[in-house]
Amino acid sequence: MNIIYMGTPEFAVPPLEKLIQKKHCIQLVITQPDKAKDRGKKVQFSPVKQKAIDHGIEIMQPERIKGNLELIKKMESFKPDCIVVAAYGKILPLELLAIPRFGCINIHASLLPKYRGAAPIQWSIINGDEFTGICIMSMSEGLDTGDILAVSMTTTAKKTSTMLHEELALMGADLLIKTLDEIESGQIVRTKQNNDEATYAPLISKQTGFVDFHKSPSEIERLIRGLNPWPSAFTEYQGETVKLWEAEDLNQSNEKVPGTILRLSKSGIEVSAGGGTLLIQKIQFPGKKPMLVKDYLLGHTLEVGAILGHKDTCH
RNA sequence: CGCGGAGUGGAGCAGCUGGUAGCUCGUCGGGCUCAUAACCCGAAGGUCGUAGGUUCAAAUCCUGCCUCCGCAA
Repeated sequence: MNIIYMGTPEFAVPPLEKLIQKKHCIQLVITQPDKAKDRGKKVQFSPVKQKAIDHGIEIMQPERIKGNLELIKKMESFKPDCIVVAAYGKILPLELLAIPRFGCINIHASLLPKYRGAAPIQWSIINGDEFTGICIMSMSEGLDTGDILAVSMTTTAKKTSTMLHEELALMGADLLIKTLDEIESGQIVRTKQNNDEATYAPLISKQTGFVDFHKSPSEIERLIRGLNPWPSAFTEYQGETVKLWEAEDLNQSNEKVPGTILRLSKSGIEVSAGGGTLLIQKIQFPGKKPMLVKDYLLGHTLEVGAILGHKDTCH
């Protein structure tokens, strides 16, 4: 098939690779404009752009799409059979959706209609869902409201967002290929979404990661997993930001003030949280790499009785 | 040129008002113990990120470079 591919981050790379591998003709790759800053000053290409370069595929990085006639004309001129969208990062206007004869299809990392929107993987973990998965859908006007063409499921058990991202990206790639075959042969079955069951996965921000120790240990543990690798769950200890990378619910109740450091041991820091006890196992201080509490305590100490998370709650 | 922190034996740190390095843990050997993530004795292991400079002498002062990380995006 002749395909125009739209995507930006790492998640969108495996599907693109798979399309190339399966001899689909990628006529054009559209990705977000290069982001200016990194820590120093470097400009880095998006993962999808890099991949496209490697394969010598034409790239476009429009600042805006809506009302961009030049872009629409250019896309029309390719007469694509299908436009595949994977985490592109912008809402696409109707006139664009109308270009390919088989329409635009989108790879979305949730079991629609649950978690429409920006951060479905993270929220499925944070909210404690047992299952999540991939949906391939036919794009329509609304945000992730199109008919579902294919579904694939997996569990969230013990996985971090990083792990689920990888897994779902690969799963999405395979499912995409299968779906395209079905579309081409006319065997595709379209399923409407039940809008009454729709939920949304809002954008994650830095502040989402600030740990509220009034919440239960298991909720906090999920927050830590769901916000890995970005922005990460964090708290504050004596004025310093401490990122939390691994923790466990000890299933021990206690009445101390939420956030109180109860005990230090080789297995971690025991902290009071929501009436229970959270064992924090891996932490990271500013300028340092993530390290096990066991290692951290070899060269530092923490004050038992100190209360984590003293900081103005932002908005 | 966005701001800032850091690179010291396997791990985490100290030493940085200059005189070739120390702590905790781990590792190896031995001992004690019914037993142990416990305890005791002993040992191995470091060109102090890298290239220059200052100096009688630098991990310690100065400069360039590399790498890692926090903030900000």
